[in-house]
Amino acid sequence: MLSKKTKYALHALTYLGKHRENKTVLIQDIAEEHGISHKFLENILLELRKAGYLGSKKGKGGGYYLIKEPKDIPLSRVIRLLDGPIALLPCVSLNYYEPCAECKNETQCGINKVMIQVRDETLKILENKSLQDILNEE
Amino acid sequence: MLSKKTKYALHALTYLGKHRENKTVLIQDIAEEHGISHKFLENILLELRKAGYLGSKKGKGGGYYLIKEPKDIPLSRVIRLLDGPIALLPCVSLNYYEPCAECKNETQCGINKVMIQVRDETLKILENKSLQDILNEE
DNA sequence: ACAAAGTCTATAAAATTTATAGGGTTTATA
DNA sequence: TATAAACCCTATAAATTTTATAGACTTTGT
Repeated sequence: MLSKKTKYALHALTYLGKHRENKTVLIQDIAEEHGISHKFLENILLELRKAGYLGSKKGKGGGYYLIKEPKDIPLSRVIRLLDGPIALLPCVSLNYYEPCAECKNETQCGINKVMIQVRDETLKILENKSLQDILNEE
Repeated sequence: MLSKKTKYALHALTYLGKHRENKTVLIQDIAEEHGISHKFLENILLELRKAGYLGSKKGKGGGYYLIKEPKDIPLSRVIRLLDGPIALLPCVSLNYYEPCAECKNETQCGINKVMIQVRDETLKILENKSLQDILNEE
């Protein structure tokens, strides 16, 4: 399951995607719309901005706005950013690799081999679904 | 990512799958082989037995053994048993459904719709990989 | 000048996962 | 039939991660 952080990030991105004609959107507006804590959401939007998905404007009249095309924001990226690995095991993660202590020899481990296959197939799914797909459904 | 519980369950199932000629296998043997805490593994094997994957024999000379064919133990089942939902959001889970508080109307939520698609495609992968596939790789 | 709004870091609270503890029950066998 | 081996079961503790909050700081429009 996704963490609330990632789930909220998706709601925020969706909200921003639906309000692209506005110059900026307030954190508060997104928070109220979904009943999310303002402060919690603040941290999430900050991460999305640092990762290059959002722009922001400080001061009165400021707020956030999308700076990438929705089609260029795949689920895989959002999940990796906020939740970490997509792989089911550390030993098969492309971006967050760590060896598994209980596995003496990774190259001879059937679990490892199968999980690499699962990772690759899962990745296909999550790389092919983007914010645009979400927006298309609303 | 899978919890250690699920990861250890997969190692235990693999071990048992590789020792089907033995009448029984000791918890201790599996624990030692993978450097897992005996007591932690005990609870996991208990769950696998209650779920119908393993049989056990008490008392001296006892232990665990597989009672299902490896091909009939899909990853999806093991994950659901020990980790819970495969779906990325509670609102799209088939087995552990719960509404998402921040979503006013599920039927109009694009995130919900897309996540249903992701769930169905992910499920295909995990239902088609079984313990047999792991054993085939060792 | 003032108020609105994002920035940033630290910390607290809550929840979940991981691990341990210990007595109970069953069974083979000497 | 006593004993030791091995699984059964529930409770609790420890560790980790997630979720939430706090508060001081900076920027900007009016």
